[in-house]
Amino acid sequence: MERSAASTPASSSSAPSPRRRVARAERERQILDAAVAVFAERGYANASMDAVAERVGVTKPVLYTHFGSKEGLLLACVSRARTELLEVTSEAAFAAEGPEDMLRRGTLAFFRFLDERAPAFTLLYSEASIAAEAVEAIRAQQTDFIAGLLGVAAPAADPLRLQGWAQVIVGACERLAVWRKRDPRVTAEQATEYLMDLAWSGLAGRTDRSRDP
Amino acid sequence: MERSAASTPASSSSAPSPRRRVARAERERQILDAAVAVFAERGYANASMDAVAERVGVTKPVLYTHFGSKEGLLLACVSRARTELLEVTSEAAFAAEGPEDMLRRGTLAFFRFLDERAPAFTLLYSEASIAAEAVEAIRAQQTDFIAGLLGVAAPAADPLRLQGWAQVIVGACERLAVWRKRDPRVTAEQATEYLMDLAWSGLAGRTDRSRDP
DNA sequence: GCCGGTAACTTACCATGGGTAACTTAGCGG
DNA sequence: CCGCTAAGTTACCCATGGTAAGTTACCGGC
Repeated sequence: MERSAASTPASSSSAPSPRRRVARAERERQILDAAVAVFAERGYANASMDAVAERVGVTKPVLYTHFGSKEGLLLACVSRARTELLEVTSEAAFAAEGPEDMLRRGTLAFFRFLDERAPAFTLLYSEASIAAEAVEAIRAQQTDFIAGLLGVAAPAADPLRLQGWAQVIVGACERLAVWRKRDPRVTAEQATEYLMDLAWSGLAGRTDRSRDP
Repeated sequence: MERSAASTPASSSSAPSPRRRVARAERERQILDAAVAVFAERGYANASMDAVAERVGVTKPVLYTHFGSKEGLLLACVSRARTELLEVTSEAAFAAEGPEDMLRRGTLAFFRFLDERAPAFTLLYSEASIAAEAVEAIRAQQTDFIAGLLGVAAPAADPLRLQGWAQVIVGACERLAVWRKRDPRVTAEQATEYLMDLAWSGLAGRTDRSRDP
């Protein structure tokens, strides 16, 4: 209800910003930043549009003229994260030498990206049910990318199997990422190593086979 | 608004059931069944408590005396699924001979369980944001279980690594399950095979290493 | 420098649906 | 047959997603 001057964002100097007008693109960026923060902090369901609006320093209808609905706003947040994720991982993979290095570098880049962008990460993997479709699209993007790389490395395998392998890798990375968040002593390098243990080397050689002749 | 006699659930014979009283435990079971169905059909966010109540054939406050809140109702649904999941997978794993067979049988049992209980599955993996904590608890349960088995098979590995491997397996299975749902030509057996390809055998032996001497 | 038009923004409101207080009644034990 | 208890209902509150109508800041033209 009361608008504290202190919480007024960005702006310039001191005044409680008596209704400044801002260009459309810039407002959209501001709103997305605020929305990611608010959704991550309070959870999508418990976050009110008024809270997002207050954080930006505008009123609710502004959000609606830009993003149409609460769900639309969430989708826009997810969409932005998606673009950045593919950039980061593909760049890392293409800098590699050989398939093993590619898997390792891509995985590591993934974990480091999530480290840098923690709020977006929380949004994606903890509060994404309403954006299920959009988050699924991100996974599809990553899966297709990985399946493509695997296809080059193992041309003999059939396409469905390549897809299946890619699903395994994407799912494993997602879980490892959530695990790391809950247990910060696990580094990005360690998580990558565990993924490589299974995906690249396999468990076969690591178990005590004495009772399985 | 209007209550059609046809949609009146279960009951016995014909009458539009002029307020029959039902024992507490039985009502709870009815409500959980209805809730799983409604949440899976329309999505948690779009499902109204009135819709669940109508499906059971009671009014809204009844749901609240049993489960406290909409979220509480969702949590109860998830909780029930959780118990059943551990039963099914542990039973399968303990019937196995040796670690490889254990991993294979447990994984297969998981996929088959989800086939049988499709609505509960949809609830868990597509609409679970509000129950994030509860779904995460299911994963923790499965992860601990798997890490325990791996610890027996590979006593030399340190506990953190075992946890990491278990995360990989749980994540991979989850993704493969969602993938299968979208592409039903993938059988439970195939999904299991793809998981085994990576988790057991590893990719190392499957790629064309000619350019990586 | 002033003026008008447009687009950004606000106020004030509606409607849906989660949640609850107060009352009603089915069904069982005595 | 009576009355007590717990199952169930009606009728309501209010927070929040969403919108219609009015207001004002800025830009370009004269």
